[in-house]
Amino acid sequence: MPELPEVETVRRQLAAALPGRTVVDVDVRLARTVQNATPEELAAFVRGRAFAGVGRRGKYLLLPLQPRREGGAGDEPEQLVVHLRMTGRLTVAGAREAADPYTRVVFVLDDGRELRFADVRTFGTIHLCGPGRPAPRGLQELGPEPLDDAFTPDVLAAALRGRRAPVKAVLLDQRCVAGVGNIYADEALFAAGIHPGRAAASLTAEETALLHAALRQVLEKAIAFGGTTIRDYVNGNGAPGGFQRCLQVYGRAGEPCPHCGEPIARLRLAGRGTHFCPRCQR
DNA sequence: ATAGCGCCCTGGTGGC
DNA sequence: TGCCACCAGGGCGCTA
Repeated sequence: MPELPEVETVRRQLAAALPGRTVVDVDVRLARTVQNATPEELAAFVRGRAFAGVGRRGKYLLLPLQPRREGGAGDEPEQLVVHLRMTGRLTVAGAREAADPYTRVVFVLDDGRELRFADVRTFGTIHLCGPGRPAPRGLQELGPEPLDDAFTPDVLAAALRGRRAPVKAVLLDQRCVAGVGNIYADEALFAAGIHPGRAAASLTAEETALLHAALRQVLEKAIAFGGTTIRDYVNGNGAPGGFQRCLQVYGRAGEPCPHCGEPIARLRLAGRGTHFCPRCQR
């Protein structure tokens, strides 16, 4: 499931391939993937324009387009906002290279390559953003980037304050911290020694600091490994990640805890499979 | 305002 | 071997 490290890995690769490339044509094979525009509107929006860069906010990929003419100050940047959800893949490949059978949208580029959006389960989305076309609500309400300097232990403490929901549920709330999903919530809570079911507001300042540090370390290490591939995730070049080898608890129910040997337990929290060590995490 | 749940969707898996 | 119920889950919309 693409979370922050996976999306960041994709971003870095697309950033090496897309900027300056002009979109020659668009092929929308599944119309509802493009959430707020018709295929014709999308084509009119991007055809003949070049990508200006590749950004990321949380799990959202931001693909700004070069303005058609000098835009007035204050204009919202025109960009495509892509969310991979669970099984989405955004890759750049030569036009003659074999395509994923679940390809939903293809952007034909001016250098003989294509930007391809594929998605087995069709949850992934593309939004067209600009003047009169606001960003999706989830992006507008997104919390701080966990790897930014501005994300301090105090910022995390403020997000947890007053929340009686399980701390894992709050970590999954994108308004609390951007980009944390099921895998890295479990891994960070394990690294911090905190039980995922603890009420968020019950964490001490010390525990909050541990969780803050654990979140950053887990996310940074996962980026260094190119993300986690359980089944579907591939990076911008179509290759899997490597962090699945580093997972301590996620997907390891019944296996011994790497710290104490106690079998990893599994429960359902916030509607998600949750993995933790009953002895190490209190 | 917050917490919790069902829904979307399809392929893979495990049980019989 | 075949069938089928079940599971995976991010974000959203709904309810209490």
